[in-house]
Amino acid sequence: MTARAPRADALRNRSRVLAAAEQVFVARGTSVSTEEVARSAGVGIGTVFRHFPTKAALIEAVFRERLRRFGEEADQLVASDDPAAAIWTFLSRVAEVAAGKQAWADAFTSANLHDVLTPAREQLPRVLGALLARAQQVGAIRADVTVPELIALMLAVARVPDETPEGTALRARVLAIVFDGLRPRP
Amino acid sequence: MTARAPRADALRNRSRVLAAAEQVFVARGTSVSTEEVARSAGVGIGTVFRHFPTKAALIEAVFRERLRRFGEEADQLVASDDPAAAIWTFLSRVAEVAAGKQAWADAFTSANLHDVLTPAREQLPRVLGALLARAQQVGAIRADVTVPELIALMLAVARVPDETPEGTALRARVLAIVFDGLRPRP
Amino acid sequence: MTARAPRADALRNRSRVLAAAEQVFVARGTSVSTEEVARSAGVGIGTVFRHFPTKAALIEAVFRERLRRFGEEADQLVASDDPAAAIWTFLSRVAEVAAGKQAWADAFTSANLHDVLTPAREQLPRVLGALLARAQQVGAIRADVTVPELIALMLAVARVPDETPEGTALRARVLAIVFDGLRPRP
Amino acid sequence: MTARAPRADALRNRSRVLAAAEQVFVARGTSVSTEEVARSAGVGIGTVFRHFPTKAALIEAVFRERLRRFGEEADQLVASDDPAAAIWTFLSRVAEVAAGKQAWADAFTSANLHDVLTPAREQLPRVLGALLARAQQVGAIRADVTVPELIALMLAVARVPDETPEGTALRARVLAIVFDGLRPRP
DNA sequence: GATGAATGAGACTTCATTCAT
DNA sequence: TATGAATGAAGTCTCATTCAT
Repeated sequence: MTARAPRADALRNRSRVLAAAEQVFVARGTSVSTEEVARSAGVGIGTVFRHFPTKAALIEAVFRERLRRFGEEADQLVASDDPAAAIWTFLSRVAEVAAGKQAWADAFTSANLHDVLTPAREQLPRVLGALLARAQQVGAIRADVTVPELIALMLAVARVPDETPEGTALRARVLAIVFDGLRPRP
Repeated sequence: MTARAPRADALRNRSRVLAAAEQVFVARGTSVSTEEVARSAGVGIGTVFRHFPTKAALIEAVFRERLRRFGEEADQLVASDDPAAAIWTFLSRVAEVAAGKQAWADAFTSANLHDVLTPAREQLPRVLGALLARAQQVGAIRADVTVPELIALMLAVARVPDETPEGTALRARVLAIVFDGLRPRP
Repeated sequence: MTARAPRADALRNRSRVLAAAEQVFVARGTSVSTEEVARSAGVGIGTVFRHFPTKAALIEAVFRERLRRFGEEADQLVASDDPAAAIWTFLSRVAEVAAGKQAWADAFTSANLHDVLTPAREQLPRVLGALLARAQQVGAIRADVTVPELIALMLAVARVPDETPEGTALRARVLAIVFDGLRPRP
Repeated sequence: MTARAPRADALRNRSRVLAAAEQVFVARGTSVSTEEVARSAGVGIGTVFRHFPTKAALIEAVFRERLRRFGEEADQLVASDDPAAAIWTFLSRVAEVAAGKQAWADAFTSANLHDVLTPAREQLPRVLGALLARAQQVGAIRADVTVPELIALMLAVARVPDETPEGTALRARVLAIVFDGLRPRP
């Protein structure tokens, strides 16, 4: 009567589903069936739909969660006393996490998912905005660059497939070009 | 000895289907049903499948055709006596055509479509290679840049949605950043 | 510790589908649509495909089930102390059940179904083999007859349509001829 | 004005289609597409439908033609002065031609084709009747056997697959059993 | 008369979602 | 609350048949 055991169970299941969904979506795209997500989470499909009323809601939750974690990383970096290093680190980090993952770029651009993800997508500008402002203050990035450009450019790097060694090297080169383009011309 | 009459009709229908498919795929993604492509082309669904035996074949044909047209544009630009302008023009042109079209970026990166489009995708490197080489000879682009980077960066710009005036402006700014990153540092 | 409730419903539906499919296939051939099988079973088409992932799997299940029941009958007859009567009874029984049912002969001979049914078809030789061996020991059937001949001959009899009284009589006469051919010549 | 050249062409095409259809149907069943029959005949699909207004009509024509040829063979055998040999020869001949050919047994028994082939099927009893009567007169076949039994038994033998050497041997054994069953008991 | 492109009904199969247990 | 069986709309593809050339 005191504690509420079932609530704990439910929360754990929700986390499991979210984790399984992220892994599966990222590896094979958001078109994998909900059934497969459930199987991979070790729960029944009914449980998935209990926690996320539609597949779209599940997809949104997955990416919102990922963005939340990016937000946490950004918050820590904002406190850094080297704003230039902070933004390069963050952009590299995003590129690294998203590298070669279809689902990430899909999430931001797929026509089908566009409306679904609009709310989740709005988080990224907030965290990036702070990092960008500080980097521009110290002259690490051109003054005329805005957050949307950063997002577009990160997605570019994220799309470079890096399953092979050449892929990893290519991603590094693309990142370098983008960073160079972002720096003020001397 | 002259020509066969019925062929004309078939060719016209094939073109219609291809045009309708490009429009529909580009506007709403390659996941729209073949039925809808047929309806939009004003033909029966059987006609679509007669010309393209599977949906994958239709998708490939759409993008192969687009790349063929890019190839033609590139061929004309290669003959230009201003290699720097030529490559900027080509990259801008690709960005402009593909801008905001989900299907374009999908076509190059979607996990599902990857195998389907491999043959079509191989055309782009060829035409870009020539433009890049000439641009590097005259020092318009860094010597260490290779074709894969160019493709990755073009896709970035292509993904910037530009249905609004702000979108168009954003795309221009992203393009400028990328071009700056590609130029040799002074 | 007891049993799971939902299983009961599923099992009942599986049986319903199987029964409906046997009836429909036997009456009108295995080319009737899965949709019709579902309708005749009183379930949705999705339910049919949940229990039998392909139409081929459904067909195989139908005939495997039938053969299983034949196997049970044969097992009881093998224990009989009159091996001659046992095999005549069994062959008559098979002829009777399969009589006039297109699906039965199709199942054993159709080119399309051949591979699908290979596993199910392997059951029949086993049960027939025992009956035949005992019948041969007591001299009821020629020593040189083997199981494949029996199967071929049963299919012949099975094909005699017997929806009319004349059909039933014809089947009896064909059966008599075959039995005579199987007996040792005096 | 005298001869009618186009008629000759048409007749030749009709024969081609018929021959191709027999080969294809017999080898792979009557479910092969009309398109494939046309391709195998070296004509357009329109030509097939000009000569045979429906697929069912084509199927019927194929089997009617085959039965006509059987009829010719039977007519020659009826004139033989050894009626016993005549009927064994004819039955063996039918078994040999039809052996292992799905289409043949299908043609006589498939639910779908039943109505279509009724007219063609009526030819066989006529030719068999004469052979049987003479064989019975000389005591080669039991007096109580009728044509329907013969047809049913021939179909049995026809179904024995004989693509392998064992198949051929099996067919011979089944034929021997049937012949024995047809002979008067001593 | 011959051709083969066009048509659309219909087949099989998948999957998001609902609901009885 | 969790489960997974049931559902049926929708998608891809086939094929008999029609008809313009």
